[in-house]
Amino acid sequence: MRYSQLFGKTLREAPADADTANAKFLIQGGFVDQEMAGVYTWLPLGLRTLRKVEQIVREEMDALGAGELFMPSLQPKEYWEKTNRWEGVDILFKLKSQTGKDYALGCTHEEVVTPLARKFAVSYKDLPSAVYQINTKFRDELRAKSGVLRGREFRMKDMYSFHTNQEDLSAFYHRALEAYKKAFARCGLNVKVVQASGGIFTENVSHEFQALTDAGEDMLVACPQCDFGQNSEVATRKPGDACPKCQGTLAQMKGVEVGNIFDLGTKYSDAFDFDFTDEEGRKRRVLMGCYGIGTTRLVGAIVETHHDGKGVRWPKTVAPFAVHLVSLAGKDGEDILNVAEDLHADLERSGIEVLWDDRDASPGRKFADADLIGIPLRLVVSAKSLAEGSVEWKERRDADARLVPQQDILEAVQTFVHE
RNA sequence: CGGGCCGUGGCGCAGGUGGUAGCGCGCUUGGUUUGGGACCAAGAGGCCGCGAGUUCGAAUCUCGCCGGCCCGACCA
Repeated sequence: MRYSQLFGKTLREAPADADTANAKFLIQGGFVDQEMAGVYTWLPLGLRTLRKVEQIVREEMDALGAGELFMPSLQPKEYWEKTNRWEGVDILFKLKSQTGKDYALGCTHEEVVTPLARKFAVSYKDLPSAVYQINTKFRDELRAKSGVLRGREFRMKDMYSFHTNQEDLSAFYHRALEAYKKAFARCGLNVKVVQASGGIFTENVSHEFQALTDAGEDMLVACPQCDFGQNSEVATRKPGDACPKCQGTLAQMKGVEVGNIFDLGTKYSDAFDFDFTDEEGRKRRVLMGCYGIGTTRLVGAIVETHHDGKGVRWPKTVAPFAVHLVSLAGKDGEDILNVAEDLHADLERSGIEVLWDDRDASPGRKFADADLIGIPLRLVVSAKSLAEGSVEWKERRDADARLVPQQDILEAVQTFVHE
């Protein structure tokens, strides 16, 4: 795609009040635009990355055998009263129709999915089962903060599983935990899996997936040498204690919670009288688990952990484009433009996502924007490279560039993209 | 929600002892440029967050409200 056709643009200066890397670079780079506190528009560039992140999450959920569906955000008050969360949950947005009927804007979907599953999972033959969706959530946070890390409206993948017994639920819970680790790893994120409290969801223990970064708001007691960690809220160990799993010494760390999984037990199936008929024809209560990943927050966490002073450094798996093609055409640069146009067409024909900066702008500006946007591979076509019969190759993670012969460039890019 | 800082063209800012607006970036047009945010010239663009009040006169002073950011509390 040509940069000149991309809706949105980079800003010379970052917003003055952006104090986290994700707020600064996502806004400055033209990935998102802030509408109000905690509410953002995802511009075409940002949406491309968001979709890649969500596709990775989707693939991992599909691999678990969960079915994707799409539930409403507009939810009836009656469901929330059944779980005592209409009055009990402060972050729930409530609104009234013109006829005076009350609705909730979904901050989570147990209240919708439980009565839904009750209609279809009536027999032990229907269980276990799991469903998930990627949907917008609304939460009336007292304070939105840190760019897209804590919003009032945000995207989230939420999965719900239904089981006939605890062993089955626990087995699925641990499969989900592994799937989560895999999804985060594919997004280029190192996460620590820590024990946490159940919050408004459950009294049972739960696990959080924490991306370590100072922009995070969660305090952890964790081991720098192995995967042991606890959320400080429920920690039984202190910084300085010996790690129970290895020789390490526990330290205090900050993290962003990018995922959270809960063993819900019968909390919601009790509220909705969700029973199944077992092999002997008896009614028994269904056990549930729920599993969340904040996908917009996940994009923010990736920026927090993948940037330098100049901008973002997207992992290949989630970059909005694979290649940032820069043409430095100058005044008499017809031949340069032609080469760039051909290369652009060749790359697109090969299924490689390429952003071609075709603007009549100075080299410095194009390079600065390329660094800011953070696409993993930058290719430059210029008088200099053309004189060598080459294209300049520079990876965002590297300081130096090199030349690749023109006839080899397509294959080199394909190798780079798929490695 | 408590505390702090702040609202002036799209973005970043100055002006503040009252006399109804200015700079940089960006944008438009013309020309010169082209390897790390080029230069010259000419332009467009603002109910100075909103509302009351004081005053002959308010971006500027007073009060109220709204909005944004940060700390705290709260929170998946």
